Amino acid sequence: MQDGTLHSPGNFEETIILRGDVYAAQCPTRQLLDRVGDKWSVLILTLIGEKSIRFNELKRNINGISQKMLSQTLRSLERDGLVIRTVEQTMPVAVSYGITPLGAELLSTLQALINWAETRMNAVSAAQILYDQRKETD
Amino acid sequence: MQDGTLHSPGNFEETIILRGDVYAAQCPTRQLLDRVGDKWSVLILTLIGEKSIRFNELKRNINGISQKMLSQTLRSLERDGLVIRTVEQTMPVAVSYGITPLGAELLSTLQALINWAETRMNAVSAAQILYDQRKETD
DNA sequence: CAGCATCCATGACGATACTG
DNA sequence: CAGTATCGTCATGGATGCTG
Repeated sequence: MQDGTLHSPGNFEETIILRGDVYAAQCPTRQLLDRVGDKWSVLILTLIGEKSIRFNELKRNINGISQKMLSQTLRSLERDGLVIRTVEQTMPVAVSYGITPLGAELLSTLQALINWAETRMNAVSAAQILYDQRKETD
Repeated sequence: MQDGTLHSPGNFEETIILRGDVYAAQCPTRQLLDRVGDKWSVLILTLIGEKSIRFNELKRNINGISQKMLSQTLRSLERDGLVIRTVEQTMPVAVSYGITPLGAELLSTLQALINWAETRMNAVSAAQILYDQRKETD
């Protein structure tokens, strides 16, 4: 019944104190899904995982990202210990981002999920079309 | 350089037509992350993966979910071909949700990610604390 | 070059009320 | 029991302008 997975059905007698959101916020799986589920984290992590890369190089490589979101997401990834920010004191300054061992670990885990998406999401799309057709004809 | 991963740096000459969001919307990895990144999908999928389960049984087991979100998420998972909805014509009707082969496949892939979260998110938390301390003292 | 600050629109989600 | 419908809120993220 392994407990602790998301906010899975724990049995707690004093449930009055625990509000749903508080419970969810503490859950490690919830925290991870919030991070990898956001719009840019996985893509950025993937690129940085290939090789260390500069800020504007990332920006050029990622189609459609704003510098606000690039900056913000990099800050979060850095804070989480998944990427490392290095400043070379040239003129002007050159900042590059690299992956940490922890980040590389996560990235390899994510690769399984990405592979699944790339090979099986067409099956999902097919299911969606079938579902929608069924709903049309009633 | 495997292309097609999220909206990774493709080289397209006619980039004027392609808007960022359109590109992103078509990406299978983006679609999957949108689904598993939402608030309830993974938890619901995990419970259904253990055994077929009734609507209100799910609701009771998931702390803090509204019936709107339970219903809505189940509909999405069903549409994606990840869970199957079965109606027994008793009085009143009994509806149960089970996992499909496709859903089971995804779930096993997700388990690796969940395991990583449960074992390594404390390292992430530690990194966050370190980062915040650094920022305080400047 | 590598950002931060601000404003604003959209969409996700929760609360509530109603139904076969 | 198993939902649908509607409304309000809040957070995510895009656009824009400014800085060392």
